[in-house]
Amino acid sequence: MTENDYMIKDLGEEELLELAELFKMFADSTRIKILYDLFDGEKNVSEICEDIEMNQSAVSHQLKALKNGKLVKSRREGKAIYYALDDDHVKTIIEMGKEHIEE
Amino acid sequence: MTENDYMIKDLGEEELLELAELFKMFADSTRIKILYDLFDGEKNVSEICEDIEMNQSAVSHQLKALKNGKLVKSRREGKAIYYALDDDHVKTIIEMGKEHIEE
DNA sequence: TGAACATATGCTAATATATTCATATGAATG
DNA sequence: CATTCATATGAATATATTAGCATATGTTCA
Repeated sequence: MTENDYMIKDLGEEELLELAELFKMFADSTRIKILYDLFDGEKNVSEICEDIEMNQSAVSHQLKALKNGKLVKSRREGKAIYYALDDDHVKTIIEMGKEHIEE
Repeated sequence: MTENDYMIKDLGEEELLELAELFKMFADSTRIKILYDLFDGEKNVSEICEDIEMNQSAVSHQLKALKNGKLVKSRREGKAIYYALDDDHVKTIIEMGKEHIEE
């Protein structure tokens, strides 16, 4: 075996499906723009819409998906709802992806 | 800003789309099973089919996608074609995903 | 309480994706 | 060189996903 030989062979069928579900969250350009936008920190829905130039409904739908996937969390403040990344791994995963495409 | 405050704000629209494309590769259970199967090292198509219990055509189609995405490479040996991971990041990315779901 | 604002949600049409089947290609071997 | 084995591919179908519209919900404030 070579240099990079750590193994993760302890994954069962179920975990593999869960992994695929997780990566689906990053696999859509709207969602990845939202995640990327939230790298700056917490933002409300309107701000996100402006930043990524998508309409409110599409953004809300995708935020819901991201929340189900536990990648973002939200809190209400008056009329607005603020979203933020819910996991440090989000940044790490995107960073790894970025390294891959930059080669 | 908090502890984990590295930034990757140098991503343009095009790179974000590329990132989404990359993560799509991991976002399907057949493909992630194939990638995972290849953690052991090089395997031919028949072996992969047996391991993941999918028919040859489905596997070939997905191998093609993975090859387009530069995640696997292939070489012919007689009648068989052997596939292997083409990038160390593949393991790293899956490892990060695994850490996420294990919390 | 009702108007205005921010966000969420159900439904639908458009689009994308995965699987299967049938068949093609390409290599080995008698 | 005809057959068999391994893999790839095109087409059709089934399924999933997305965006947009219309509207619902929840909040503030006059």
